[in-house]
Amino acid sequence: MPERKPRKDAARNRQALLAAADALFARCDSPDGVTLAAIAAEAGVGKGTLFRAFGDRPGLLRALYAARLEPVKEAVEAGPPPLGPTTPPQQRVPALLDALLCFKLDNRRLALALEETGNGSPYRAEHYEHWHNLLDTMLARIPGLTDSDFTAHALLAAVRADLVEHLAGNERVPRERLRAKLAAFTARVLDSGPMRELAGDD
Amino acid sequence: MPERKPRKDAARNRQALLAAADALFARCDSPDGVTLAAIAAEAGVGKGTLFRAFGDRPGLLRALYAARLEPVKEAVEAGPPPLGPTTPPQQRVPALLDALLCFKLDNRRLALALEETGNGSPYRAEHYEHWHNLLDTMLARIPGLTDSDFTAHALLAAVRADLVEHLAGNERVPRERLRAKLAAFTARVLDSGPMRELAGDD
DNA sequence: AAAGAATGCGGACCCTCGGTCCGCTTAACG
DNA sequence: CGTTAAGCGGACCGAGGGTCCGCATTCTTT
Repeated sequence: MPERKPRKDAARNRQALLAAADALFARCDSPDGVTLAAIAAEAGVGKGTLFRAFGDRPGLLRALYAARLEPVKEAVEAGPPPLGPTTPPQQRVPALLDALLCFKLDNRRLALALEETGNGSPYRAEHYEHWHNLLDTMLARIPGLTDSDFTAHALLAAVRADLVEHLAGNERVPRERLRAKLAAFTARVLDSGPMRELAGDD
Repeated sequence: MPERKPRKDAARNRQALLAAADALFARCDSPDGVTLAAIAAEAGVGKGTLFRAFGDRPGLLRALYAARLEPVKEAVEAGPPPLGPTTPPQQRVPALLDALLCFKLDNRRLALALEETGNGSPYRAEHYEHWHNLLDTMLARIPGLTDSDFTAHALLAAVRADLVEHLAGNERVPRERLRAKLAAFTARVLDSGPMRELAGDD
């Protein structure tokens, strides 16, 4: 097995770098303003260390993003309703989108940085595929809903980092208002269909 | 009036640069692969000329994009139905989105390049605001549709260049199929609402 | 515990690319 | 045809991502 455990200082530096990057992204306005040299400096290590630990810029970003996203993933995969897997699609889809929106609101800069430095499109990022698959599967279970594939893309597009940033940051739409609008939109997409007139219960 | 007419060679070079950029974007896969030096070389002029003509990279991109988009804008503002202003929102909204989708399909690389080099978010680009305003206004006229503002953003997000590129380019979804999916999604968004059961005519 | 091996560190270095500058060219106009 | 200034080109600059390699630190072995 080629797996050797990493040295202690390496692990520590890795953490320091993640923390430094996080801090800098939170502090700076534009993600491009955060240089790798600056991150290394903030962490108190050399550039070489950074590259050894993460390979390149996207690598670092992905690592940070993955770390931050972990709790959400957890909550979706094994958490309690309405996010958890036991919830029926009709409620779980809106819950998921809301969770994603909240996540991006809480990690605005970081999400922005990843989606725009992600080397081209965010659609190649593994986590995108993850959410898309999940959403797609859930949507496919909703009766009367066709094209779950495209619909999943479209719904995810509604919570893209730069749109969220634009609305929350530039236009100062308050958090709860944004969530409400997204919820309304999601409901509109899910509740449509040919036989809407008889579904008034619950 | 401070407006002096430009010299003949200047105008010619400007055109040559636009054409060169167009060609290179069409040829190259990644928009980042197209450097300004390459564009200048392709056009047979020096870099200085390029910068004199367009100021900077985004400037060139915007100019190119605007030129390409002009016909669409024209068709929307003064063309025949279903794109023109005489069409009622219910039909005009899908028509507009379809036109936008087709445009991005026909100008994939270019649209990609603009949206990702547009210095941060595409949401600051004037043309985005243009389409958003128009869509917003149209949506507001549709009875039973709330949050026209957010809905407009969400619908536009469904035809973003990188998503289109992902679907048409990476996943090889054929043009007509994509258009159909978008149309279905749009219809779903528009046709929803509380009093769906009585609208069978047209 | 000491010594050898291997892993990791740091920052000088390189390269590419957007953008600037300035002396020369050339269109425009009288 | 001469004057003028708009325009041209490409050498040059600075910034930032990524590489490299001699030195330091940690792990392993006896």
